[in-house]
Amino acid sequence: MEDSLVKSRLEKFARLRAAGIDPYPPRAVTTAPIQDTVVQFARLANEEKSGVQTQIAGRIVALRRMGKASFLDLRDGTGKIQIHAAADVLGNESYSLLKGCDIGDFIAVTGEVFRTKRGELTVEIEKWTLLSKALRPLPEKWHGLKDVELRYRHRALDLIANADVREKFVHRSRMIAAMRRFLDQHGFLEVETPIMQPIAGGATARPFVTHHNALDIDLYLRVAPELYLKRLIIGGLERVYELGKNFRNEGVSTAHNPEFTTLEIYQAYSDYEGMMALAEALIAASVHAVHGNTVIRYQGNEIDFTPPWRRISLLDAVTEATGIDVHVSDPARIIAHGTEHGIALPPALSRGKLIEKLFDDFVEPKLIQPTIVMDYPIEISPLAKRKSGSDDVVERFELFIGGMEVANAFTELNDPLDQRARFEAQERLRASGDDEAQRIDEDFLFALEHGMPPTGGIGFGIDRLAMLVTNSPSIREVILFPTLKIKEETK
RNA sequence: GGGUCGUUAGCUCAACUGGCAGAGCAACGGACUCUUAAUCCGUCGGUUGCAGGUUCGAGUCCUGCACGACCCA
Repeated sequence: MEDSLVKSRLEKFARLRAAGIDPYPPRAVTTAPIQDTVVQFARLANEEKSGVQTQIAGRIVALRRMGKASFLDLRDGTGKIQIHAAADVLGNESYSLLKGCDIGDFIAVTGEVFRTKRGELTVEIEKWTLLSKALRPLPEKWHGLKDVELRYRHRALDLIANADVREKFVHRSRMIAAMRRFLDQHGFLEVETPIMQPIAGGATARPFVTHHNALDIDLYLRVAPELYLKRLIIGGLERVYELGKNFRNEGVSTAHNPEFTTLEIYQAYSDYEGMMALAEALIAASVHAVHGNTVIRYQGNEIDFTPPWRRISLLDAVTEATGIDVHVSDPARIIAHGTEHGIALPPALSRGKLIEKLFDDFVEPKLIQPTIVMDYPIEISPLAKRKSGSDDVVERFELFIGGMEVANAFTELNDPLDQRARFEAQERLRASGDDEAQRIDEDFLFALEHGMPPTGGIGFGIDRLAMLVTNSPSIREVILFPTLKIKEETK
């Protein structure tokens, strides 16, 4: 707080205070949204005076002083309007006090609405009050705040300076509101389940650990709410959803943030086919709520969300894209086929992981249009029900859009004996060094042993959907405060 | 974890093969009652991310570190 820019503002601050003005008054006078005035007088002719007084408040975003008169641009959450302050209207004393105001300050004004010669709707102020003084300058008006690091570290400034950033977060919010609306209309109950869990289950991922002092136990930040939501299905809450944060202790990328938002939905008496239909309807409605259309542009591609979406089997998709026949059961043969096709594969992986890797490398990036990839290997899907008549395939699908995974869904495994066996298989993987493998959750099994109806479940990556809806190339553009390393010196 | 690129005034950016660190905006002082990226005159503002090294001389070259972006694993 020592540089000269702050110093000059502190001097003005002192001058205003000396004149009896409180730079941070407890409340604002009643004002109307700026956009109301803009709309109301849209038809006012040039140089015409409305004869109507308006009372508005906002932040000073531009200041053009011309001696005994000044123009200011005032902005609130709804819009922007020009203010004219003239010494002969305002009085010399009030006008000269206005010189204590800077770009960034909040003021309330009262005055008559008119339109200038050049056609700008303007308020000729007769009275103004300071609402809040800014002690630091705003980012530069024309170029704004471009430095991405500053934008992420100081999101408040980013939102002030960059209208498109603000719009992205408005769109994200509208998308989420539409999802809630849709689910509420379809009889789903919004619930909240533990974020701190004794066992981090429900997904294959490394968790964050924390410690509860009074109980003296370690707790994990959830990697998924899944196992708790299924307990609710068991308990008779037959349609539930939870929208909230998950935490995975892994690297950051343009598609990954350590804390991220998911929407998980469970519906009793449904299955993965039901979840496909739900996903189509829900996502199409959400995209439509934001853009008034189910066709949008994303990073140079046109994406059409209109249902129904393309459906392909995982094994067919991989085989088709790589030429490697992955329908065979022996992982060694998949690796051998890979070698024949010039694709090197790590030898230690299970068949499921090999297929997943081939899919990630050769198929996923190409899935721009909404695509449902279905029927996954059992060993990488420990919570999904076996496809009837199959030993090694489960009723699971993932949804890909814009080359990204945006949803994962199953017919939920409700056979407690099979579920126990799957957990045990995961524990064996863990014992052999896979620290992402899942744990046996006895409490969940206990609940499951009391009977769970056939159920369909799905989890959406909300941040990635927000990327699509806001045409953002990085997940950090749609998370208000993305995870960054700490920098000691905050400028 | 690896690679590439970046970090210069509050903000946006310059500074050629190493040779006096600059501009616009913002700020400050002055002129100015229809401006709107206001205009005009003047002024202030720098640990060039940090720490070393090479050199007569480093924003520029070298090494390490920090933070960020992108790509890869």
